[in-house]
Amino acid sequence: MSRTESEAAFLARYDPADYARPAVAVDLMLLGLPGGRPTILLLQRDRHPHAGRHALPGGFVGIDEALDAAAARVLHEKAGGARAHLEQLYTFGAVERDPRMRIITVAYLALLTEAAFAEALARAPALHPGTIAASSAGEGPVTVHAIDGAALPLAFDHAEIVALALRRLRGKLDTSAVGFSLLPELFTLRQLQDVHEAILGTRLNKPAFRRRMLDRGWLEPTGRFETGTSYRPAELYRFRPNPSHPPSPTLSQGE
Amino acid sequence: MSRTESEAAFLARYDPADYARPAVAVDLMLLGLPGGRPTILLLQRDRHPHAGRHALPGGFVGIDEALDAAAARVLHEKAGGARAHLEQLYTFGAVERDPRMRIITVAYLALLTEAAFAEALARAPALHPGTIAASSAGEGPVTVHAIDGAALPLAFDHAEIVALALRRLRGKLDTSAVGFSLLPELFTLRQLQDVHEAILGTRLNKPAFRRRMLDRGWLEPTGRFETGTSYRPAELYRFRPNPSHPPSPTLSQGE
DNA sequence: TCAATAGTGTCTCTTAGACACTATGAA
DNA sequence: TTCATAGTGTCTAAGAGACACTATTGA
Repeated sequence: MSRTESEAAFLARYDPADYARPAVAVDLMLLGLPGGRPTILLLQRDRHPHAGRHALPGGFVGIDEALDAAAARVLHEKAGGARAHLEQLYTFGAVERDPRMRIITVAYLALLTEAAFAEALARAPALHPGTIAASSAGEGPVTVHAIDGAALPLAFDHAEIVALALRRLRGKLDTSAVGFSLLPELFTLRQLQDVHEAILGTRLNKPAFRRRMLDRGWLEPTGRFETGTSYRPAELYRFRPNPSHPPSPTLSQGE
Repeated sequence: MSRTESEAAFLARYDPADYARPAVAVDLMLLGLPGGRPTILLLQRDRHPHAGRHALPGGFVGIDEALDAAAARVLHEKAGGARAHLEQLYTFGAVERDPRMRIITVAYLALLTEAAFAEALARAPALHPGTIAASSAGEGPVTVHAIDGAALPLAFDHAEIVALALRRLRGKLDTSAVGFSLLPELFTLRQLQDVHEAILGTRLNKPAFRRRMLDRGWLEPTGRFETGTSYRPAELYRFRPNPSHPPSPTLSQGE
């Protein structure tokens, strides 16, 4: 082909409508730790495929909308604009994953602080919280339960998405700064340890955890302390991104 | 909506053609270590967007084709059927990443043994090898060079894909079994260390590396030895997946 | 014998886990 | 004073890096 052909002529000949295209969606796993238990926010389906089952909130990607922007929009629409750390997880593209039509979905993990989690629940009453049974093994299928203990069967391949999200989060928890996305601006070292323990499903050694976190250089002591405790108040820290590690902004590349 | 409505009636009303859809493609980063240098296989574009630049081999995802199947097909079509370990990396969905039209691309990493790399080069003459300048820092933009040292500018956002792939590979090299995908069936511990050093861009401590690898329980000594060396021949090992860790099959979930 | 690399023994240093200890605020 | 938790000092165990040593092959 001649490289002198005009771009307009080229575009005219390049016909994107020649082939049927899959639909592209984003699905969000909205994760918080209310009461120290990993909990996700689900919508109960009232429509045909998997009616009655619970599904991750999602939506189709607009033709002029970036993937990350679609994830942010779905977060806004389905969770009442709650602030969250969004991070792309994995793209699920099995042919029959949705019986209606071919839908490729890009799964995102959205981490909510306790306040944001409560706010999302308040503003979007359709969202049902489901606690993740943290099988300590870390492998195998994940099961989700309602507050009353009833099992919440998930629609489509969403159990797979939840399992992958939890594995990924566990894997990068100690080497990245994602853990701070689940905490408020000011927090104590015990709260940080609680976050790690809730996600990993294990107990951690206190002195070792404190040493590791403080040696990372990510924690800025504020000189302020908890209030309202009936025991010795703990010092409040702030997360300060380290120049050597990425600052874990919203919409960072998932890795 | 009534849950007694028939599925056929539901599907008829659900019109997937209501909205314009992005095209979905897969792009493959074919990586090998010829001569101990991380090298990828690229196609030089002769067409309009970024003509003259080099691009990752890719192709559109068929309407009845799973994502992983599309990646395997592109591997077969563009690399002459070379065997490779395929692993999904990340999905790139910026709106203007391709000026022709909206294309969302799912990036895959394909790891080739030295033999598979040579075979791909032989069977697909259009593929140009490009060595990745392993900036020891690990961050920052990646540059790719031809064998003669000339810079190979990449098309689209492919430099971003290459950088992400290398970061991911480095991150999971020591905790997963991906490294074995770059080695033949039988290999020496030195060859395994060479793979790790090439990918990480650093030198590793020999006794510590041997201890770590042997303690993993992934290496099965064969009792056989190298031949043709002019020095003491090294023992040949075989990779044996550990039941506690996933066996790293082709098309495993990227994480 | 020498050259070159395989493979190992051992020392040190760093870091995690364990555990007990001191510190501090409220009832 | 007691209680509950914050925060620390120290011992031990495990693992990595450093370095030197022995082992084995071909020339």
